[in-house]
Amino acid sequence: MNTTPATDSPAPQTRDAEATRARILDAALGLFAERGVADVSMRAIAERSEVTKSLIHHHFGSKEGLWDAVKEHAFARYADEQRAELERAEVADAELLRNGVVNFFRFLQQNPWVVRLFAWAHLEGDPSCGRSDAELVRLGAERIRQGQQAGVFRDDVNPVNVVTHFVNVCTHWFEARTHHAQWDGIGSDDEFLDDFLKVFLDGLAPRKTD
Amino acid sequence: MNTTPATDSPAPQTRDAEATRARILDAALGLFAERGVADVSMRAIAERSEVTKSLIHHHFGSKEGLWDAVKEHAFARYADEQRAELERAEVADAELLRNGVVNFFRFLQQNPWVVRLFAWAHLEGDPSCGRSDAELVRLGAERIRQGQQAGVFRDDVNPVNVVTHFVNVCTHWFEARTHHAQWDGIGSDDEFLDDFLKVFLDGLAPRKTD
DNA sequence: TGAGGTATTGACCGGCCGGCCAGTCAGTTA
DNA sequence: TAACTGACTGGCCGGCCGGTCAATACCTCA
Repeated sequence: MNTTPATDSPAPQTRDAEATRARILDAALGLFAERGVADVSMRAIAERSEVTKSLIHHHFGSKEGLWDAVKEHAFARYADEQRAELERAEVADAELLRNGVVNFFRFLQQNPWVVRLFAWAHLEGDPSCGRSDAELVRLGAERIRQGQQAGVFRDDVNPVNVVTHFVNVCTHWFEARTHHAQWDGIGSDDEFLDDFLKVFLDGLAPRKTD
Repeated sequence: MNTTPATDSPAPQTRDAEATRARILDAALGLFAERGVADVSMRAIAERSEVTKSLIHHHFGSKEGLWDAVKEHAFARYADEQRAELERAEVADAELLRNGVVNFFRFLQQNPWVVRLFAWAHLEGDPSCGRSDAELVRLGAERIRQGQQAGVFRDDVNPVNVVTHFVNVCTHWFEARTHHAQWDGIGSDDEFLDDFLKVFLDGLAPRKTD
């Protein structure tokens, strides 16, 4: 159903620094995403990754060093995938935008750990994630702008705000999932996405010139 | 500019249990919102509220008891204000919805501590906040449904999803503010709100029947 | 005025925290 | 084979954690 870095990786048979680093990163990603950095001890990470606490310090220097490495690791996958998606598409029209939103939504749906990781980084005020995906937003906004010039999107809105609009909707949907789950009459991921796309895409259509 | 419960409350001159409780709650609200529950010590709260750690235990029992009290306290203000707003309005049309969104946006804008508090609670998986505002969502969705029946909103979308849509946009805007701030070309709160409302309200207009 | 209750204090507890360090062990190079 | 590097271990450190408790200061009301 989704990537679960929290579960055990293959057991260590021989010395392999790279594999060990990866096992530690996976364990830390899972625990940090689940409970937040402040609430996870180095001992817990050591236990889950089947490695001594000292070894984590050996590889990552400190808890903060490990946290930085985890964020960088997780964000790299995210950014690569999103950038590839953005650069693959060639024309800027409603169908492209729809696909872009759906792809973004699916990525979050399939990577709940990443969503939670970023949520914690946001609350911490960590600037590194935002700085990195500024490039993605720039690319997305550029596409919207092209669509506006081509007349397929209304041009009385800031393209960056359009991107922010759908990013916020999708991100918060998954961040606050357990929260929404208690609301009467709320539906599935897909129903929500469908309804959102109806309103979003129609609202973005060019205004009639009457 | 906004309510700042983090700053010092009036100094204690005489014994007043109620005032002391309030001072502790304010200090805890500020610190929890800023750094998250796990990263705030009882000592830090004691220091900020100019009270001994033991006294906090006397009044709230435990750290978790204090956290619960803080959430309940903060949420009560939020829910009261939002419910009053929802019940005041009488008819369900586009103008009412616009006002509802603007009010919600302004409330978050003026209560950044509450926004962060809820964000931490969400990540913790705390169900209490979501359960409480389910009632607000129910009220809001009911208004949308009335508008659909009156023909002022498109009726091919789930009203709950409409509410979730704008709640997500507004909430995440403020939750990830420091994150967005690094994006090129992003504007002010008000510019974002304006652009969002254009797309949202036009997208929600009834479809032409051609 | 004095008795009772409670708000408030400061000393103290066991336990866990992140980090450090001396030392062991495996693989590589000469 | 001998010297060397770096992955890896276990034990220890000072310090902070949440929580407890007996003693005290103050208010209330009989």
